[in-house]
Amino acid sequence: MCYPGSATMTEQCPHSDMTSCTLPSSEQVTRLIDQATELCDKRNLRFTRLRKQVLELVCKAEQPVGAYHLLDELRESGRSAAPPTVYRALDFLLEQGLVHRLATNNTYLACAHPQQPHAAVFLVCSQCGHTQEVHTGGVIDQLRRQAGQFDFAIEHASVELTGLCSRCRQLHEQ
Amino acid sequence: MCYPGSATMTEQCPHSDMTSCTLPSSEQVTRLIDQATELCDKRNLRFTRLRKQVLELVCKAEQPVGAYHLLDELRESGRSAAPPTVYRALDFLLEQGLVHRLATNNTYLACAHPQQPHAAVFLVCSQCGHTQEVHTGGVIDQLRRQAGQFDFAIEHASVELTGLCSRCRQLHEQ
DNA sequence: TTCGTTATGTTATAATATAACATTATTTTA
DNA sequence: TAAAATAATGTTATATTATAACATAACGAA
Repeated sequence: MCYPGSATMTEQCPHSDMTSCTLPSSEQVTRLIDQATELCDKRNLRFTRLRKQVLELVCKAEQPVGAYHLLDELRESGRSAAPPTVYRALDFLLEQGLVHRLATNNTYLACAHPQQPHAAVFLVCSQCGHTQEVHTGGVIDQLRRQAGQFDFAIEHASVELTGLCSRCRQLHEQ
Repeated sequence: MCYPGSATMTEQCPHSDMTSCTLPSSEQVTRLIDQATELCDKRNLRFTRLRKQVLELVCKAEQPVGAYHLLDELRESGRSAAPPTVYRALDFLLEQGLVHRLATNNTYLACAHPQQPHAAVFLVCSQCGHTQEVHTGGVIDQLRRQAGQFDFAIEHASVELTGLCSRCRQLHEQ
């Protein structure tokens, strides 16, 4: 079970109502990479060194990261890289559901549950930047149904809630 | 009552479950401007010529428009303008709830209901760009409640659903 | 009418993202 | 295996979106 505030995200996270998954601790990066490897293998896609490296960087980040931050890190690692290097890798990872992109602040974060494709709700703290991917009781399904009533077929749902996280609100109140 | 597909948006739109408001027809631009004037007056804010002109341009647009498109139109109108000219006016209009910004495609559109501040759901057609502001049964309230369970206080909800609109889907099927 | 405040003008630049084409690596097919 | 086809990456240039910083102008209050 994974919970807000906890830094954990376990495989058995039920993914049912009201669960939340924060960014992975560094021990868990390996598992995400393994999952990605398996998933690409299953789909007959090439999980190249570059793509793996970019996913690792995104996973290791404490918070959602910008593309140019990833670019800097790639360069620091000794690799020759330009913007397209990063964006192409990110596009691949996005298509495969391995990372999410936050439109409200142009950042990227690792998907907590690449195995089961899903649309998620993101809680983005405007103060500290901390971001949670939460899976709340059927909000996405409800949106899909309601869009259906307008004869609208959703391809992608971007649901990003900006506000104060628990910790920042407490600090703020004092 | 306003409905998807109809090009109308009336004052008595109940704004209750399952209503949708498309972009205003050009006859209705005047009403939106009047509402904005009244609203700024009530709030003791200056609805300057520039701000009014930018709101008019946004209202008149058939679809959500980019900032640099507005900039071009300002220049065509004979006014001297640079990026900050547009962005400052847009910031004002955003703060006052007179326009919305779509994060998924960096565009701006007139708020259909400036009188009653609200978070809305947007249906954005990936094919033709047509965009509807819809007010669906309590999705936003539900999001707020659920965020509350994570002790998260929403300041802004960005809910943007990308997909195929009714018309494009029909064309697509043939 | 002067002063303080707010809005706008103006120049420069930051931040995010893509186009286009060359090169390299991998996979497929003969 | 060699050649051809495909896919990925390298590289340069540039497009797009947005803001910083400071000068000037307009407005509102005293």
